Amino acid sequence: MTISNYNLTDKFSSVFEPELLKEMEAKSKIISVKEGELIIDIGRTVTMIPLLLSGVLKVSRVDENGKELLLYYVSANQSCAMTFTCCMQQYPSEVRAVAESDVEFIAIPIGVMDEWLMKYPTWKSFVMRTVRSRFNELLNTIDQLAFQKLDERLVNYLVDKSNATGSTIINLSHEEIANDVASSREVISRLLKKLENEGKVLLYRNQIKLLKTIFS
Amino acid sequence: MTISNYNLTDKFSSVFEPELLKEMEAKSKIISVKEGELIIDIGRTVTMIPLLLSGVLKVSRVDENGKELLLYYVSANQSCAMTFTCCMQQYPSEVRAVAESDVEFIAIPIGVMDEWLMKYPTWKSFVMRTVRSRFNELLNTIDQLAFQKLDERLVNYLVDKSNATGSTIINLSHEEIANDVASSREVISRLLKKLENEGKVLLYRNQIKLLKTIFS
DNA sequence: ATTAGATGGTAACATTTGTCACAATCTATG
DNA sequence: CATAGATTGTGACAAATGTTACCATCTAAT
Repeated sequence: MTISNYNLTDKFSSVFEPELLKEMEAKSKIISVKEGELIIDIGRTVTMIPLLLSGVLKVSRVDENGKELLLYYVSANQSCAMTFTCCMQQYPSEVRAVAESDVEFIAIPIGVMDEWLMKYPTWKSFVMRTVRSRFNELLNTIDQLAFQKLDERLVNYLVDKSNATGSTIINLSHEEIANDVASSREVISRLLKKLENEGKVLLYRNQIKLLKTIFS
Repeated sequence: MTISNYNLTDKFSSVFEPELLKEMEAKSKIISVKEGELIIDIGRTVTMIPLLLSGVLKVSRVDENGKELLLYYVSANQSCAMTFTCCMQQYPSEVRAVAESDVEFIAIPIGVMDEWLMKYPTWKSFVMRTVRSRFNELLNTIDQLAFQKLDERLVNYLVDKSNATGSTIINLSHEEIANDVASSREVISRLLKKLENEGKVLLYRNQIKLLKTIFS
């Protein structure tokens, strides 16, 4: 019927079986949100499982003082494993998800989760695959925090960002970066300047250009 | 038909449906390991899902230099969520699991995982519940690393340990603690001494006694 | 009993990260 | 164009953590 429904079957025909796609179309809603919009926050009850059609969600953890740490991005064709497990028993969300860009997603009602797991092998596989990859991303975050210094974490952050956006130009202020890696602006400025002196980046206002030598 | 089989049905009769218990008994093996034994290491293929009958497993992450970080404990009636997702597609383990005490567990062959998820609602619930709780433990670890200083992490570690063992006496050397929290012995000694001066612990050789004031 | 190895204490110093202060520059808006 | 606010640079200092070095003491093995 609409472009959105076309997209759904189109995008996921190789992932989900036809019956599941049909049921998904019948029971889900397509939702569009603008860049910067809050999709779910810590403590709020999870009301649906988002399955991304386009755009990127940023998932982060926030402590009681409001200090934040980026956990991972959810991009097209992906979902957020946290919602899977939350929705089984109606638990509140442990993470914050914000639209990193304009986002279109399928909102799957949490009630069907349980049934689909038993009914559709492709759904079960998708869930387990998603859980696995999010586990690995959390473990990677833990590695970074436990074993790496901030300068290495910063490089890693920039490279990840570059891979996520497909560009070597990062449009972020030092303040925003500091927020994502749970540090402070001055420290990030200092480390970025060091990277510039090492010939790994070029610094502009609200923009960082990654040079070849930073990848390796 | 030994005590072990009795335990299985006994311990899990309120968790799993009778048919599942029967199939579990038929297809699983009961395995005993001694304290200190390595159950699975990073990079090794996961060959079974452990379901603990008694004792405690310690699950940790290790970096390329051998530096280690405790992630969480798996105790009686629990399992390790990582194995669930690994076994679906025969992925290697991302974590190390060592017997913290003498351990008895049911080794469930990974092949049944997929089928059981669809066949037994209680298994599905157990899996999702386990995944959820491990997610939360990883998030908690991330919080600690990102937002807390080492002295707070140490207190948290000691209190967790006390809760896990049910005793306010912790039998560990400073070296072992340093290893669990990915720090160094001298730093831990220094911080423990500070805790002792604050009246929160008493220090002995290979032993730390937690005082009331540390809980709060 | 002697001794080697494990454990713990601690001073001194290095490095990493965070904080404060303030200036310079850029950008958007009236 | 004038100005307020956002962004970046940077020195100085503080705090947290890691490292080195060395010693004292305890424990287990011979």
